Amino acid sequence: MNSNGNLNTELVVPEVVIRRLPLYVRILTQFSNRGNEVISSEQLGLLLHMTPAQIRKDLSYFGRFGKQGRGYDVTILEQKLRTILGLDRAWNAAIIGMGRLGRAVVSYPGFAPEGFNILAAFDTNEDIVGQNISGLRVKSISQLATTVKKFDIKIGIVSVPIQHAQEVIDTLVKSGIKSILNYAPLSPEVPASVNVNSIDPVLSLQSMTYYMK
Amino acid sequence: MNSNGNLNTELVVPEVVIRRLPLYVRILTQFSNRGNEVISSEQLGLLLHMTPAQIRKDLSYFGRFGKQGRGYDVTILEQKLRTILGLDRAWNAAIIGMGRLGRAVVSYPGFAPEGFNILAAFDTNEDIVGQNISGLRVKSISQLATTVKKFDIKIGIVSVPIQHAQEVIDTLVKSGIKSILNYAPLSPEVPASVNVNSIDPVLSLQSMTYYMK
DNA sequence: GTTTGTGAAGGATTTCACAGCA
DNA sequence: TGCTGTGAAATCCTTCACAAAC
Repeated sequence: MNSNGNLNTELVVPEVVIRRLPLYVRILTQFSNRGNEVISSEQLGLLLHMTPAQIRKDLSYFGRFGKQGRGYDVTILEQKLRTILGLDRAWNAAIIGMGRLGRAVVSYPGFAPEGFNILAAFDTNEDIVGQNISGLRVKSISQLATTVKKFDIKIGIVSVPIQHAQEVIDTLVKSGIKSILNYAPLSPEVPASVNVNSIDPVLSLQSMTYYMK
Repeated sequence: MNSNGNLNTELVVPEVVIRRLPLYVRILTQFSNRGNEVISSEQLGLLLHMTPAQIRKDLSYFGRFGKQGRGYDVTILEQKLRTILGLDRAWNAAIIGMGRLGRAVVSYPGFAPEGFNILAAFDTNEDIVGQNISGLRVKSISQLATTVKKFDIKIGIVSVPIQHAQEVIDTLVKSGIKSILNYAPLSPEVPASVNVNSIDPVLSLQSMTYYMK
């Protein structure tokens, strides 16, 4: 993109592009597991249902990873993208809310293989605090800040009922957390420096019904 | 928008707009439950962290619901949007995959109050078929097509492991389902007439890490 | 005075189309 | 020949700004 060096640090990459990179990583991993060494933007596009041009443009924000006439080396591209996304290391997370939803989230086997480790669980309910759930001893939320520091926790997962969600998110923010995965159905109030991503299946259903007639 | 009548049927509403409508509905419901009768686009914007202009523009795709100098009647706007989205009726769903994830989904108490009723559960595993889970007798997937017809099921929820997801989605499509809520981590192959929405917390985490340094 | 509804402007994102390289 | 990388064009989406309505 810029040609004074090989770093693109002055360019802000659009957030839509960042949200697509994990899709590329996923397909590249699958593709290399099937023994393929090279992939073209066209093949990637077919697998992801997007245009080859978009994939090439997205990748061009970060460098020139392909070879003309050939395509991309699957392993190298995967590794580059993992580094760009910060997926070349593990990330520690804490979950707040150990009701039905929280229990389902901690027992979901999809996080750990991707390097996301839920190291601590919290709840306000005194009946739940102290219980052992999926190998985690549930702590009182009053211990959140010290636990975050002690275990180098960078991600907060919110699985409390909506009435408590904003309060819990405020507590996470105060404890220094900058990234929140939110399962409660609200648009939380957070400082601009904090990133919230919400998982909201009801919203998905409610927009799908528009097209169902 | 067009001024020959009051119908905007020839205009295609952008999908981004449709995806925001459920947010408006949610806030309007909360706002009316607190006893408010009128809301302005500015108030809505503050609650949803978006600009008032965007909200007014979004609503203008469907009609003129506000009163200048006053704002929007909360109850009327909520009702109009529910009708537009098809939320003025209930929708029947079936879930396929009754492992840990499927059990969590059927026991999630957030669907039914919004009019999404999971009426049937399926699995391929013979140990699970026949079990009673959250009041649903798990059926064999071979009964999917007849059950879809019998119970007027319009939505398929996919909570099987990734290896079986595409096959299950093919089966749903063959049975006539046009709307799929997918919890498996893949970009499924479906005809253009079928709508798939994926819930993928790992993708969310993997893009958040880009900003965590 | 207040707030909507909306053309027009501005900004962001996607796609095109092709030079350049393997 | 085949495919990338990328300016330019096209498209899509958001914001502005103000006339009109209450």
